[in-house]
Amino acid sequence: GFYPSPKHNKSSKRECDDEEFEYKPKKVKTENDKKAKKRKQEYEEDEDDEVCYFFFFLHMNFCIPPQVLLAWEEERYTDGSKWRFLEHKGPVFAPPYEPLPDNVRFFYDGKNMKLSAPAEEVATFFAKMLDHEYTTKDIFRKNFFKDWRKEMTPEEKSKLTDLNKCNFSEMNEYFKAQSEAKKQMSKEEKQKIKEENERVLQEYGYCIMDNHKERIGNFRIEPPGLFRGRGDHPKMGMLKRRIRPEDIIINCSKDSKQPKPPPGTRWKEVRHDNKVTWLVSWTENIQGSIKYIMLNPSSRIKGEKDWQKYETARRLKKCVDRIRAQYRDDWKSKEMRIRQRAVALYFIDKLALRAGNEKEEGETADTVGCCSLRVEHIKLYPKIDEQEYVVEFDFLGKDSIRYYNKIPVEKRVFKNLQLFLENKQPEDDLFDRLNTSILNKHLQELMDGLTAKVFRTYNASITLQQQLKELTCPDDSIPAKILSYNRANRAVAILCNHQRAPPKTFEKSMQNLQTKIDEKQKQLSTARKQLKTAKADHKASHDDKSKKAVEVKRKAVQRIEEQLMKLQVQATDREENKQIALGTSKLNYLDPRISVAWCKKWGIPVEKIYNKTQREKFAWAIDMAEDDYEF
DNA sequence: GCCGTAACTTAGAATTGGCTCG
DNA sequence: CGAGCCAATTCTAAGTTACGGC
Repeated sequence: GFYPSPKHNKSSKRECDDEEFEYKPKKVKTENDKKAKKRKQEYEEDEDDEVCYFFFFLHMNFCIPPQVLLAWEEERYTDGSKWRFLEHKGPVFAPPYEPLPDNVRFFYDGKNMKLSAPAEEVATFFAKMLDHEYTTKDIFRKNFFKDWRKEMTPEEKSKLTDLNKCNFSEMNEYFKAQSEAKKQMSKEEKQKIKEENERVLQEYGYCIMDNHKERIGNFRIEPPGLFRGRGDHPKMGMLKRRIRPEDIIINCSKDSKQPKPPPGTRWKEVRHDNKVTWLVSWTENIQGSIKYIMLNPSSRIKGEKDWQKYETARRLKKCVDRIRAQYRDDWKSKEMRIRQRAVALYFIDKLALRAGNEKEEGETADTVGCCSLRVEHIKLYPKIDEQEYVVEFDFLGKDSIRYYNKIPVEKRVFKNLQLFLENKQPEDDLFDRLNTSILNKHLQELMDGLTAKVFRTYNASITLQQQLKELTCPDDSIPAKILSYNRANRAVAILCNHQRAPPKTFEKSMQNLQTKIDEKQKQLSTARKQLKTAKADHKASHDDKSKKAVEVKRKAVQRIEEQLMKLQVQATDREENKQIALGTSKLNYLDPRISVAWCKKWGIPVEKIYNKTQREKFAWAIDMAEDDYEF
């Protein structure tokens, strides 16, 4: 079965002296167990029941007193339904627009001009972004101006014809002053806001799905603003319109208390579709795509799916050798489409490339994945820098992040690539007889549930496991072991090309750290001198007092050494991380059980690896994995 | 097969909030 | 006790995949 056998009462052996004690009882064990047992009996008696009951006992990593188990029974459905009861309060709408005070002026061509409320609102979106690079880009300005004009009155429209003559600087300063004022608010005022936020969270941030109260991921509707696409996005700067109740589709169960639209409004639709997991949806106006409100990653429904993802990747592990042998063989196929498929799969496997769907030209930034690579994205070098059969990749991937890599490939792959490039223009598809649908259909035949993205998950997780084995030194201190963990994580982030812009304050923060290190080094040499003196004193006097003094000094040296080491490790880690984002792989690609097992094996508190949110998301893994877990 | 749509995962940037240090 | 810094959290864009209709 997919679910692990229940583990009972493991919490009793847990220690309760964690720094961070958090206790979230949901159900008392006895009650829960009885109910679960009854359900199970019912299920066994009635095999034809559409619902399959499983029992998944999960306790969090936090301390749980032995008499109360954080255990919940879980239900899985075999008919494709995702829940049978769903109740929630609907979304929280963006606050209405507040017109600017009269003293905040807008100038056109040097002349003060009072804007109508709708035009003013859109103007403020631009004014707020004045310091952002976006507002200097032609496309952004063009799209903004076009959409802004749509909100203007006829008079405004006829007057305002050139964005370059618009002066938003007073508006911009006003908003800066506002955010400054917000920072300067008194403690009491800040506390009040915090309490209000908490109240909204309590009211709208949770739903009931089947028998559980679950945290909702994004219960606030996206406020209106200017669209910020990534990379060279043809739609950047367009107006993202305000979402009203009339745009909203509510999804909940028939027998639930339905959410009420704000007074005087109505929902677009209320439906009861238990084949999907979303609670609220609306259509956005930039791409015409649907947006959803769904549950938080800590929820049962997301956790199970996540777990399933890693189980699929583990099944790939079992047959990856066969699949690799197969695609190598296919490099020799007499059919071009099969060769293309095999070479693409090789890239996906070896380089962890994304599948690469076709995209509508002119609607989005020009980015590609494996199947959508074009001739212009690769260069072939029969021989370069002592290496043979080198392929150079240079393209923009998801989020317009550049993928650049130069790798030697097998001769057969190289020859195939030469073949694929024949008689093609730079803008032609490299794999002209392949797309993601064809590839995924093929993969499905090789293994149940196999798709292109499973390779990324598999290769990421197996790399972490293997790197942890290689890099962890048993005798290292905890900070050193954590550095090793981060390095293993980093290897994965590099494989998956998870990059980030170097933080704006990077240089400065490195300098600060270096200053700290220098100070610590001075401290250390002072402490060492003092130890030496103390030793000399002791040698001279041989009394108890001087002996104690030596011990004290020795301890001080030791402590400072440790602190210094910690700082140095931190500096190394930060430097190596300059342009690499670890979060994405940690959150989406690395089987959390590998990390949990590693923590258990080396006695590292799991809090050192996962923060609170991550521990909530990976609660299932923290509960499940023992120190000998193998991906 | 092809195409459009829906649902869901994955992504980096922006913002927030809490802690440390002077 | 306030400023500055960094980690955590939030935000929402941008992918992948499944599927239904032709």
